[in-house]
Amino acid sequence: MIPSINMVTTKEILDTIESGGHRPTASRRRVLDAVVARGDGFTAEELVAEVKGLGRATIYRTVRLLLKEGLLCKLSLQDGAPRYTLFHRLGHHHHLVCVGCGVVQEFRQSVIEQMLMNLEASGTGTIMGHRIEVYVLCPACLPKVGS
Amino acid sequence: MIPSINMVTTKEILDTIESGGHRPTASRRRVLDAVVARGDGFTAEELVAEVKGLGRATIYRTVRLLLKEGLLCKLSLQDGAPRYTLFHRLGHHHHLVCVGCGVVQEFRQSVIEQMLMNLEASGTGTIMGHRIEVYVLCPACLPKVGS
DNA sequence: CTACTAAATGATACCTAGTATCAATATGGT
DNA sequence: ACCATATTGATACTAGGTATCATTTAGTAG
Repeated sequence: MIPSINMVTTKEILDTIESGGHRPTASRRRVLDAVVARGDGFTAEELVAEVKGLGRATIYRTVRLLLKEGLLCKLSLQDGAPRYTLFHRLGHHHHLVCVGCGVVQEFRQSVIEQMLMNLEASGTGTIMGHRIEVYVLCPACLPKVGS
Repeated sequence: MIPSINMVTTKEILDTIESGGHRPTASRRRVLDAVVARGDGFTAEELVAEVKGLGRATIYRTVRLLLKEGLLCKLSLQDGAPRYTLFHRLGHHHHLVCVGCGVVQEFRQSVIEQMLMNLEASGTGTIMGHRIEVYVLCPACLPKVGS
């Protein structure tokens, strides 16, 4: 694997977990290996299927822990179970999800932050967060679907 | 009730359903009354609780029908069951959800459509749809939360 | 009005995704 | 090695929703 600014290793994540006061156990290492190998756009249930020999509860707990520590993003899609992606070091971003294969890309658009400031200024309330997901057919899936 | 451009009545919805080849039954009328009375930000389970004497399946089927006919918007929030809102005649819009009371407002921002065109032009794929939800504390809820 | 056909319904069982409980086990610190 | 605590797995449970299928109801032709 070619290292990149976005590369995240199991060890890095484990260190973050440990510095948050949680133990870097063998079970967590195994879940993390699967998460890192899988990268983006996986569901909790897919981890359960991939990481044999660990209880479902442990895997769900690990996912919750990673979310709490800010290491995963949760995408609540229109249908089906939420999908998770590693939170890369891109900082705040939005998601581009392929409706064909489920691959998730990230993007940033400063115009969005600008729009949110305008919205808040218009008196609708104090903005606590936002979620932006764009559904695409990626170049690989487009031909499969036909017209 | 003061009529407005966004007002939607049970009868109007029932007519739309009928013109889609579905029967305007008594059960559907009762669900629609609850939907219209409730307006925005309700869950399917809330309808089940409000509309006594109808089977759960019927209520879920009616919600599915309304979604298919484009009369409801589905909001898949970060946690909990999806919430539904009447699709008012505002046309395409986005949602502003109060994290305190669940009230949903709609907004439009042409800057978003512009951004999406730029995104598509950058070659990431063919855009099939998008979802934008902004979480706010509405002016009524802000004082309740404190700092 | 009656009969017919298809749509709609309710009860039920079932399913998926996820959480709570709690006894057993593993971990880090001393 | 020992202790306190975190973690784990098995299990039962919950929420939210769907599939099945016998029964009922709505529209329609006579």
